[in-house]
Amino acid sequence: MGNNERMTEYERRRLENIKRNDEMLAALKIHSKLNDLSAVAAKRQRVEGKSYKRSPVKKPKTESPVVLRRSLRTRGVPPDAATAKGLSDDIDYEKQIKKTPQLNSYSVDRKSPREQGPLAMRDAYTGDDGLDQKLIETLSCSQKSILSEGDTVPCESIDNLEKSEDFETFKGRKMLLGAVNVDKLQLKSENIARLVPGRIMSLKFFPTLDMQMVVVGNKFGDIGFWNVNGMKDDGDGIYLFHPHSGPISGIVIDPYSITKMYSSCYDGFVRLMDVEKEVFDMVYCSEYTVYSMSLSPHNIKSLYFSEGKGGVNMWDVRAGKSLLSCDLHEDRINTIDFNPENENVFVTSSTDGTACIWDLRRMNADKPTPLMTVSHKRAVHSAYFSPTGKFLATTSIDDKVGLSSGANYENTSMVYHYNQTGRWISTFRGIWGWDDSSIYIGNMKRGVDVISVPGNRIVATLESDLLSAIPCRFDVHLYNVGMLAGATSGGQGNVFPRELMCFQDSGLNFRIGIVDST
DNA sequence: TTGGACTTTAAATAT
DNA sequence: ATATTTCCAAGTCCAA
Repeated sequence: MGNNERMTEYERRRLENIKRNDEMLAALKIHSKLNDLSAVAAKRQRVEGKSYKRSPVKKPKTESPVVLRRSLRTRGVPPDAATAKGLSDDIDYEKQIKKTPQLNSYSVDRKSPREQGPLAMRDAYTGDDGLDQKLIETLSCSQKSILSEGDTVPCESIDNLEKSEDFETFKGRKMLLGAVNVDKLQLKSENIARLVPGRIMSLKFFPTLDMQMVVVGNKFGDIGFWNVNGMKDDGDGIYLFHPHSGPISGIVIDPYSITKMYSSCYDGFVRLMDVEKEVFDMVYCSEYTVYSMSLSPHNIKSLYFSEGKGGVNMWDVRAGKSLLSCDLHEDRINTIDFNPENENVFVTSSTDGTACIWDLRRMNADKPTPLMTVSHKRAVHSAYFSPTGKFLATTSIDDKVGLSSGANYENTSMVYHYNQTGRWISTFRGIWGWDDSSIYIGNMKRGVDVISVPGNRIVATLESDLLSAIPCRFDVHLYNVGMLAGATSGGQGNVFPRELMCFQDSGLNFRIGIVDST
């Protein structure tokens, strides 16, 4: 029954795709006849205009590598088969890269990110000489404008806001609440750039008032920064580093100190980019695949990341030890997210087909029971609390986006959304906008669907001819309401870069909400 | 129950 | 233009 339904849906999509491709081809022919600057030419030119560069020269190492012994796994469980396979694949893949002639940029002789211990930012930097210092400078300067808890900031210091009111920072998730008019979200050519080669796995905005900086992590362990509206003296404002050896599963920025950024990797490493020390410090390392990571906004000393088949490790960053490690799911955990309202509550989404809400006070190493479980028919790829914490949005490959509400999130409704991304496209994840009203999620037609929460359906789709591929990872700028970053994905990923784009609200058509920290 | 073989998918590259 | 390659998901089917 369900199979037949899926087949029918699949056939329908297939026919639609064929039709769309035909139409597109036809349209392109007409355009090129009408205009010398055809849509495609303009697009290609634009995309190639702003992109990362790798420095062709080898840089001398800052220090000789120190090989340390791998610490033994704290948990007495052997790595699961999937993880072991992943790791061996990883090694094979690195070998493959090194013997492929056109991939020389990857075989640059530098300290391997898989070695333990800190990695100097200078050594991990792979762009034009000197510009890494510019990034360090930019982040250090911007740090001064970071809000502290309870700060009140005059609105004129923020772009795109109505100038009459002040706003306060929200205790849990420091964020400006606002409704955007999605019709005004536009993708501009100057807001497209190629940041990293390969598939983008993670994407985050820096939570700053004075700039729009995005950071992405890709499949190869590269991390790319983009100062979207940067100054002229930092080139394109794009900086490329190589601090990891595999897919970067999570990026987390300390909301109170943007000079500290955590990154997690499938290779089992968690690093902390410390701009003050100018290193990618090693926080954690194991033989297990780290599939996701989250920082509690209520307690930034604790870092949470998932390990292997359903495990979660709660790591005390300052003490450098595990607070608690337990198995929460039957399969890999794809996301971890904290409730902005209740500091003890967090949610995990898993390939085992469930999203579970947990209470930190009721955790134990043996058999913790979730406060609530949202069940899907297939793997759940994300579960995120809304900005106020009143809703939960889950995205599953069963072609549903779940919306849960109620005191215990016991009321769940499912919105249909086609999520069959296949193998080459990263999974879709519905993320929250700037208030509890809407969810943004990529679609297979190179668009961004906007799901209305009260409407319980897709109410708009953001589209642009400038968008050259399917967008699948997003983040919203916390203080620049109406600025949505998206990363495209998919395809082969050895030498060609992937692009990142920002939809931006061109107008002032939104309101400011002030949230009480109760 | 588990594990291997096979399939699906989009987009850049190679031909 | 067309064919090939990617390969860190996740399903199905089938044999052990």
